[in-house]
Amino acid sequence: MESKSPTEKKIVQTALKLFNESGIEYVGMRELATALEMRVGNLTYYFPTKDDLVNRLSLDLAEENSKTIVTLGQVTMKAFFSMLQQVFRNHHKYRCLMLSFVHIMQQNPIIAKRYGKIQTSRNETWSKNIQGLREGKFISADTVEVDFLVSTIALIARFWISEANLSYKNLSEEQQQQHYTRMIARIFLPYATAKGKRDLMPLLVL
Amino acid sequence: MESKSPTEKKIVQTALKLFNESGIEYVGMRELATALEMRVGNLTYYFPTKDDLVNRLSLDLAEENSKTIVTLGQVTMKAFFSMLQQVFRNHHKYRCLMLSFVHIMQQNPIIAKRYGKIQTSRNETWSKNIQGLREGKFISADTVEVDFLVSTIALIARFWISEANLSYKNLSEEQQQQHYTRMIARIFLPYATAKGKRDLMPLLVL
DNA sequence: TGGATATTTGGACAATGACCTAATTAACGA
DNA sequence: TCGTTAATTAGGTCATTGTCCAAATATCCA
Repeated sequence: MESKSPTEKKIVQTALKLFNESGIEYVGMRELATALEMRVGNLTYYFPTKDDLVNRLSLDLAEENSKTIVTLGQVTMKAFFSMLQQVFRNHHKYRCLMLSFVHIMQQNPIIAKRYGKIQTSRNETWSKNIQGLREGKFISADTVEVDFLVSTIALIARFWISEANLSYKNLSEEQQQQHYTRMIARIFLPYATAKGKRDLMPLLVL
Repeated sequence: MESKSPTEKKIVQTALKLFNESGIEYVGMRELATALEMRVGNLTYYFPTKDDLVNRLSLDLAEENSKTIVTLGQVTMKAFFSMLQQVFRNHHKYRCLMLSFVHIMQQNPIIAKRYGKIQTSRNETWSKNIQGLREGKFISADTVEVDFLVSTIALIARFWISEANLSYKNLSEEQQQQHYTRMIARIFLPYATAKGKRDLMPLLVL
């Protein structure tokens, strides 16, 4: 009974497409219904409110991120940045959410509550992995420095899409991701050992 | 004739207050009019559209930032960070704008156009000042590293209020600003000379 | 004072998200 | 195959939103 019906899937899929193209706030339920060739009332049959629809998208993103952001067994610089880049790709796939992040959090208490809970555990995972980098002699950093790295990464990861949307609209998606990957790599660089630097260098070339 | 009337000033002032409290999107023209003890139509006499009102606020912020972000004659670490902190205060004063940044840019072409123009010159000013820090032997950084510092500062400056609103809502305004000042100080730290480190240290203590 | 201009009023308008009911169609198990 | 449930349509109402406008009022200068 909890399996998602084809119609439901199609709604979510089309909503994500339109929301990504025009922004969540600028796509009305009527417009979405038209794109789906169905009546508005049918939309509300699956998703009583627009918030419920946004909530679903947010759940989907959270799920994909949960698969991505894991405590790595063998933390290497490469594995770490490959994880980071997958997060970037997830964010791009659900960019409508990232662009309306603050707005959504202010308005949608369900998402806000879930986000608050998840965020602490996410930061712990990042922290563990960065400590893994230290244990693997890729970086050398004390506790305070690890915390700094975590909170800086968190900030960039949350808002890179927003800034790219403001300042680097002309760049391709890949170039944007590269720019912010480089930014994070540069933040790591001063803490990197010789071994760590070797792995960071390829990320830094222009 | 271009001098702002008392009524106009009061509208701007009250709008900023309400927008900051509840968010631009959640304060209607009717609500604003009620708070001002006037009719909605009278609001539109001064500001035909809500966008025009937001645009005015945006102009005011831009003006205050223009006074703040200047090419320093004698760049010291202290002067640089004192400038940064004034920018933070400006952003906090107009935090409703910072929180709806992306939203506004997508919707308000007038603001978007102006912002695009201003941003390049702002980044140049930051760049010059950071180069000044280098010339004053506070830091040691090549061109690429200076560019990295500029773009990282730009990102943090744009979005610190948004992140604080998500993750550090329980902290006071001052504590929030301190957190992000520290973050930027830590980004500078690896490039700081002994002299530079001496000035950064006070910013880093918890 | 009289006439032009500036300001204020109150209501109308279209679009939006949400909600509702009745009727129709599709799907599926007994 | 019949009956029940799920899905969909069609139509409408409702409150709220930003916007717009014509008429009324206030202000000020010649």
